[in-house]
Amino acid sequence: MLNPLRIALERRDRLTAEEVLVVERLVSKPVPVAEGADMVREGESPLHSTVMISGFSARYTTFSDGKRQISAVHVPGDFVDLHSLLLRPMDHSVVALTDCSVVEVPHTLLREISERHPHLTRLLWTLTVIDAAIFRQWLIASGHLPAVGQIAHFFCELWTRLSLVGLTEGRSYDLPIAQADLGDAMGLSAVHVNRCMMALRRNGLLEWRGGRVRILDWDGLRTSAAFDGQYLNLEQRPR
Amino acid sequence: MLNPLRIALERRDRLTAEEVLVVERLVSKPVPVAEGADMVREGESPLHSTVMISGFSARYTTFSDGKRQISAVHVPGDFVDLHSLLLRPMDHSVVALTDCSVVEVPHTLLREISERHPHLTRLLWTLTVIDAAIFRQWLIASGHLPAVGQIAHFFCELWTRLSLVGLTEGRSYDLPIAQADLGDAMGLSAVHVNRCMMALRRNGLLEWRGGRVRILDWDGLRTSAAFDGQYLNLEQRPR
DNA sequence: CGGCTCTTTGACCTTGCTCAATTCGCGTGG
DNA sequence: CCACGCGAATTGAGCAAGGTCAAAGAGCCG
Repeated sequence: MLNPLRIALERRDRLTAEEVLVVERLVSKPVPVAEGADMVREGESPLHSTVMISGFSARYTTFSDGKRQISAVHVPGDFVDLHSLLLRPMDHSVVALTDCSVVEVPHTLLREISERHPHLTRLLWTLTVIDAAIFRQWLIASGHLPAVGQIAHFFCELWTRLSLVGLTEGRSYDLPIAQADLGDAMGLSAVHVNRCMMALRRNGLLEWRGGRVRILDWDGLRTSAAFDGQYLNLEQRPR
Repeated sequence: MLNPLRIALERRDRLTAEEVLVVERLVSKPVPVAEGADMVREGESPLHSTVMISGFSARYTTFSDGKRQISAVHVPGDFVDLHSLLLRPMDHSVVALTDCSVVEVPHTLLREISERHPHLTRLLWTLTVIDAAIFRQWLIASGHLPAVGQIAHFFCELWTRLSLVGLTEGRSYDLPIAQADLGDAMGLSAVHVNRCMMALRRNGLLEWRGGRVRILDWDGLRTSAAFDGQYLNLEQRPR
């Protein structure tokens, strides 16, 4: 399988042959991370940034009352903590929502790129600002959409991000996580997530059983979520 | 008054004499923007990025139902759309919440910096990832805190960000915007914001009248918001 | 004084939460 | 092949935070 980081970058801009070499060198042998294990922990100052190769992970914060808030979900090709190159210490943890494999890219290498490869640096920078755009959309959704809409938005976004790295088949994709995880991400209770999922199913928009998502009515789903994938910047252009 | 962008950068890392020169050249003569005017508009692809010199502005999206969701509030020293160097078109607008003055920095200049000044580039990059960290905190607050806590968090964050550029006096600062604006930012109705403000006042945590915020009990406010300013990365260190 | 915008208040309604009990899916050991 | 165990999905009932609508004060400027 093609290096998903390279796919993510090339989807945003053309890479020179030299840049391809550099990117391929970044992504060395994958390391497995078991479901439920933290790959980065709040308060640490990692010396590398982590790229997802397979599986799903999530950034989260835990509170004194034991609740967990997920602020981002990561799919293959995502840097889960590229910002740790610049910000220290981590203000949140990252957990493997499923069994994952990841590659750890030393900060020394990334810093070297930032010294020697301005264009590639801008592309890495672009990945972080796309991350920010996703946060913004979640924020907007959480402020203005009812729960069903928020959830619909999540499924639309995830389909789009997964299709980028070839992990969709038609309008379906695997998402082997629990409804409660989704609740932690949307700031909703597990019970309410369940009720929303039933509503989506009842309205023929979406099914999610056995860890598999099937979008039955893309336009309906998109509309109910006011989803427009433009913020993901999937166009290849000079950056 | 000292160039607030320079303050923001030097607060994160030491600048060389040459970098100071470059930064000072970036910030040329300020342009006024009247309250209520858009300084950047959704759908556009600006050829410059905008730095706040004075006043408050906000990134927002408007919906078909006429509601407005604010996803960020900007203070002097903030780049309101540094990411527009890399992402196009804008997926949101930016409005002046008060009369503002801003400086427009041509993308050509920024791109030149990214080619020639790796360290300065990393610092600009840092500003955008701090932006993202702020989004993350808002997301976390909105998912897990009740309305009063969210609002308290906002006032704590704003105090911290304003003190960075010298716009606080003790625990007070000017914030001449309407409660409804705050509601748009927190995803709350204006009525509910009002009730929360009264609760904060009643509990002796905070006053906000005549456009002036007075934090009466910083520790109490901080606690009710679970606020920890670390995510703003106000330490000067090599980046 | 008049007009405007912003804040405050009251009454009532809706969304989503909590707690607690079932039920389902599925892998495991007998 | 079947009973058992366990996590996850469902369901029900009652509650609470926050929304809506509408009206009444306050503050400020001309």
